[in-house]
Amino acid sequence: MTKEKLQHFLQRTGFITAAQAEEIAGQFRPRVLARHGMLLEAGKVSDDYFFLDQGFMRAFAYDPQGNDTTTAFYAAGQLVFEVASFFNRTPSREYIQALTDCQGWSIRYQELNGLFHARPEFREFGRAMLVRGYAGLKDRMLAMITEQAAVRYEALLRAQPEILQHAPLKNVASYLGVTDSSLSRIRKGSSKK
Amino acid sequence: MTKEKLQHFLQRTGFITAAQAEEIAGQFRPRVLARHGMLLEAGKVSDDYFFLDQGFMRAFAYDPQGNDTTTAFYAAGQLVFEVASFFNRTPSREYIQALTDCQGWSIRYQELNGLFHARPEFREFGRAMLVRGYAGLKDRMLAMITEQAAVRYEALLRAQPEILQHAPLKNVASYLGVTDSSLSRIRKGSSKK
DNA sequence: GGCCGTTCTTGTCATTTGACAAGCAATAGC
DNA sequence: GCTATTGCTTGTCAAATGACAAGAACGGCC
Repeated sequence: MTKEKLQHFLQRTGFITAAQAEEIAGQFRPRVLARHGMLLEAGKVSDDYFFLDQGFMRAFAYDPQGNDTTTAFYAAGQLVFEVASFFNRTPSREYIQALTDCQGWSIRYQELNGLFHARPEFREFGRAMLVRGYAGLKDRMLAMITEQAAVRYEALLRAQPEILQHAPLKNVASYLGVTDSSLSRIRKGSSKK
Repeated sequence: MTKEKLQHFLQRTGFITAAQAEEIAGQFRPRVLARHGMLLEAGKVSDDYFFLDQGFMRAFAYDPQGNDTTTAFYAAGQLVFEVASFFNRTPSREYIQALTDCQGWSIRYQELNGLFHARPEFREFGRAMLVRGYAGLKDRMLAMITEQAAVRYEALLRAQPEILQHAPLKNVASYLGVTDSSLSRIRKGSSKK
């Protein structure tokens, strides 16, 4: 695994040049996760700012009734971390799990902060990542409030079909905010078209 | 209106001393909004990083069906801004509206960036605000997926009863992700207890 | 090959919620 | 003071979704 994808990802936001990207990427260390392995577990403080190079992951939490609820999916080429635990140094309430064998590049909180301090351009990148995640979540929230489950499913199918290829449907169901039975019926209805 | 609340707010995160808070607060300008006035309108680029000193506000968006959907409420003592539009300098999809007469302190994007650049402690504050908003939204999303509307309503009643005193119920309803009729029924059921 | 656990689908029934319309109360504007 | 608007509640009916259980499909493992 080379750092090519990571460097490319750093540059793509526009704040970071190729030379800078190479230096910044130099601070990241490889990290491998077997299928079903955990990048983060509830109760622990997240210490990985993780760029997923290959594989597929999800984040989930247990609600008060003990249901496993998927909160996010991550495809290769995305940043994976739990905002609140990582930046506030507080115990996580979420798990982050490899759905397939995964490899990527990781940096610790201390090191990330050092980079933020030393490199204004990387700081801008960091803020852009926060904003991107925040804005994406707002979109999802709005859809959750205003769209029916069937519409949300079809939007997901269009926007991120790879999720359906890697994640079990019950995880997709909790991500969409419905039961696995309902999702099954939604799929049945939508395949008729 | 004095800058006392603003200074106190800046300090409360722990990154900023009293002396620094006074200097930073010096960069903010007063801003007044009459009831129903707009701090931000869809289509415009947000240029207010706004601390609400007195009053009550809400953010909302129109969904594809044209429904007015409340995405957030803001009580006095909170920061009010639309993340994506403000930081990405892109047109907003949301409106931010005064529900009562409001006053507060505002700073523009350029000035904020200048402060971030000049003051590492304020930068930390800024990141903490982003993380707080992001994490809060995640909690809300999880509740939206896993809790019934009646439970969400009662949680809101416990955590932010002031919302019910200032916002019309139809706004609360769309915030909770239900119709105004449903909320009315939920309230009826919940008052029986 | 055969067993077992997991995933997915399907059926049945109850509950929640939405859509729509009507009615009443409060409020603002004339 | 009167009217128009808005906000809130309620009734009725239909649609969406959940809860629960059973069974089919599939893969891993001995």
